[in-house]
Amino acid sequence: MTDSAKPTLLVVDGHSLAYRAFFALPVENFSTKDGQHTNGIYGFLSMLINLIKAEKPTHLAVAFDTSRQSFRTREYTEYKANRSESPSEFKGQIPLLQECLAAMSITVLAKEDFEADDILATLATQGAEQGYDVLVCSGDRDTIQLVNDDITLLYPNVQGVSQLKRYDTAAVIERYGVRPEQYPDIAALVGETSDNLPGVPKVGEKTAVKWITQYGSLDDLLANADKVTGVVGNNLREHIDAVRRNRTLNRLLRDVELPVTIADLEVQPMDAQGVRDIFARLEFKTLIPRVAELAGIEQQMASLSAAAAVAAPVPLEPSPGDLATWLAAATGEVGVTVLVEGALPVRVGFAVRGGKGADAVAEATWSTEVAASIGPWLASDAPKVFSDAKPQLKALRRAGFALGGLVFDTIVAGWLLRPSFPDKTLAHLVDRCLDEKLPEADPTQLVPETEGATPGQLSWYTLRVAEALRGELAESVAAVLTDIELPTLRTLADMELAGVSVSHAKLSEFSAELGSRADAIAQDAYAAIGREVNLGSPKQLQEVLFDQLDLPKTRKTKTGYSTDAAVLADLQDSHPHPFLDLLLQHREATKLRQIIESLDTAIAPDGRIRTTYVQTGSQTGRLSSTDPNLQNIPVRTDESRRIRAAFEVGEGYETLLTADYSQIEMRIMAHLSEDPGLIEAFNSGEDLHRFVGARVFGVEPADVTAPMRTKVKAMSYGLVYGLSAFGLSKQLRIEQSEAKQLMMEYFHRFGAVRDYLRSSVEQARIDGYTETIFGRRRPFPDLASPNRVLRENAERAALNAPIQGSAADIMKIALFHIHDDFAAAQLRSRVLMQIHDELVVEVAAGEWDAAEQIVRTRMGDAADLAVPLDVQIGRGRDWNEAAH
DNA sequence: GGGGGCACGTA
DNA sequence: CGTACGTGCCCCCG
Repeated sequence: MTDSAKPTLLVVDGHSLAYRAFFALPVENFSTKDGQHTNGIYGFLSMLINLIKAEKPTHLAVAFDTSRQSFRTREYTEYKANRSESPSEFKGQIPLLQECLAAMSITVLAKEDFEADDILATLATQGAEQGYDVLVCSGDRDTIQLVNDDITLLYPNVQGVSQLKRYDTAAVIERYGVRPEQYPDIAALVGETSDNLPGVPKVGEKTAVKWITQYGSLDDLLANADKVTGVVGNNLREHIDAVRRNRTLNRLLRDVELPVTIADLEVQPMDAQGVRDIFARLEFKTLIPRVAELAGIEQQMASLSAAAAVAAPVPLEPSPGDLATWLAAATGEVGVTVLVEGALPVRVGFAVRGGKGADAVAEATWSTEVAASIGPWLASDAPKVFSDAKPQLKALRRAGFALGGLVFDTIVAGWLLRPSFPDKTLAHLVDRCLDEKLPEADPTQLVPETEGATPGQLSWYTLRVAEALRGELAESVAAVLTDIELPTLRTLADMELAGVSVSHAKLSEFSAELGSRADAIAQDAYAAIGREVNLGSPKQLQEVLFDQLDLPKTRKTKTGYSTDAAVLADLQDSHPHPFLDLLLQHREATKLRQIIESLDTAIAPDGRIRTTYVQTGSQTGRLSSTDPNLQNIPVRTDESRRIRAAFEVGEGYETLLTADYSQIEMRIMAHLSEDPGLIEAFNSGEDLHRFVGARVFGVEPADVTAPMRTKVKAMSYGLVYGLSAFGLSKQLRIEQSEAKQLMMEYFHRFGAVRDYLRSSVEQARIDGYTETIFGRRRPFPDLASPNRVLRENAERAALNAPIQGSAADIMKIALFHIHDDFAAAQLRSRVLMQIHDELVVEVAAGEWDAAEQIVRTRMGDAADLAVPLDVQIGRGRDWNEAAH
């Protein structure tokens, strides 16, 4: 901005423009995955970005109405009374829009008892007085009155908000035939239907303009009302009070008291991370680059430069011996970063905090000498802080070094605080916690212009982020980190390193079998419909099923009609056709083959598959497994169990041990709800579903039939997921009324379960989060959403989170205890896999009894619940055999 | 090549 | 219109 140019103030009516966008943009194209509508937000922001780009305002504010009530409705109760309630789908978008604006550092103004346009009028007036070029952007015609030499109105076209028409004084005169300050006179005479303000009958714009031009002003016209001839003259005289009232109400206030001055509205640099966060949440992909471009412009305009980057200390490069001395001298926590390349350490960096300016950073290239020198310190209990320790820990292990004293991991802590947030990097945490930029080499540049942070500097950021995160962690969550997650992390590193032995021979044999079978089935399927189609293409299948075979349309999906297994089974019932069954068989064979192929290619030269457990991959506290996923290996059919049979005990070991918790989620439900019936069920030793069935159907346990057991079993499991009568009826293929009856009976017998489920969701609504037995939290902002779909989805997830999460906590506690006990007992046996409620252990010769004892005890004692934790142990040469 | 949509495997 | 995940394929986009 040069001194000679006038500053530009842009003030925008957020409500009216977002409302127009809401109706202009189809909601189908603007909703997030979980159902949050975003069309109003998107349309508004898109317009605003264009506007800022085109007008380059130096000062900016967006005003909102607070409610439908204002001083105008108090003066005239009919004011805007004809307006239907704005849809809840729209209202729910306003707080999110305001979050976006906050992240963009745009001032949002709203004031109880006033409308947004009054705020605009006040700001515009002040701006003009203070020498600004003022732009008012509003969808309300009343703002025409604000236009003068300094104030220009930007008014949306009928089509929507993408096109704004520019009204300066000349344009107003051209369009309405009067000067801007006279426009409210016209509006008062004509009336404003949208505000429920009737005007003078038979008087339209033309007559009103003629009168005002003739008499000069509304006051003069009304003073001379008796001189106006004709029917309209009579009408004017009869409606003179209405006209006066209209004129009072359509006058915008220019002296609303506001908490800001115009100078405060100066455009500020955006909170880039905040913008990315909220835009990612709203799934705005194309808007991000547009805003980024804008942010560049903004920075040029903003007089305030961005906060000066805090320079990381210059790393020392001590000799191996000096480095060990340097580390030994550290009194507090040390930030540690192991740079890993090719799965091995290549460089290490350390940081310590020493108060003002006394922070220090040291690093070294990994070598035998360096390793030998610092190895004892790494293995010691000296407290160490990492960012994403697991891969670094694994690299150290591969190099033959142990790591002790892991007291904090910023990535894990960040996830515990915000489990839903997908971006889990140190750079993100530096931005969010420290409001600084982590120096990053530009990956698109062959020779990077900007230097990335060195390992020592990364450690320094890590240490500072850890300090900030500690301040945010609730006590219970900090305990989850220290007492559950970090020990689990150490255990997972060993499990990943160990891998699991898988027989290539068994897999490839099975794969070949399935391949030829799939081909044969495909040929039969083509014969059944008289042509070849791609059986893997839902699109082509739809043509076959609904056009060629003319079968009834099924459940709708986004892109057409579903062809999933449940739908095909239904179709086969109602309209049998050989193609349907062949398709299902083909799916089954190809699916199994895919799984086998991906496992086979994952087998390392030593015959083992090594997955990666993602510790921060779920919202509930569970682990996930990836590359390959070993937590979804088929088990349900006899055939699929052949895949599990390929998971074998490895060389040098004797047998596999499987251990699983039976009905752990229902046990947690019994514990949390304190339901006496359910607790008795688990203490009785009776089969759970038989016991529950006996209660629900009022029979002896021995008389519970198979269908009865199936029903209560589905009901029990469904409870944990927030099942509805609709869902239950669909799953059991029974009438909804019967499902309802079943639920009523169930809750009648197990009332505390219902009470618990209800109260836990209500508590979560109050707290804003759920908590597991061990204090792990999961935030649920959507429990307060006005969007019903969103809210109800959140309710079901909130109902499930403490149960699934507590089960995850319990398994993690058991897991690391088993791991540590094995080590303490100097067993070679080791845990290989965790599948949520099951562990697979590789047992060395002669260690079965000791290993089984440890597993049984640690799993059984992992939590002290109102019911026992039942553990089933299996033994075999392969995973399938061990499951029996 | 990336990403959405579908389908489907597990707990 | 039950929770929590990851993966492979098709298909459309650029």
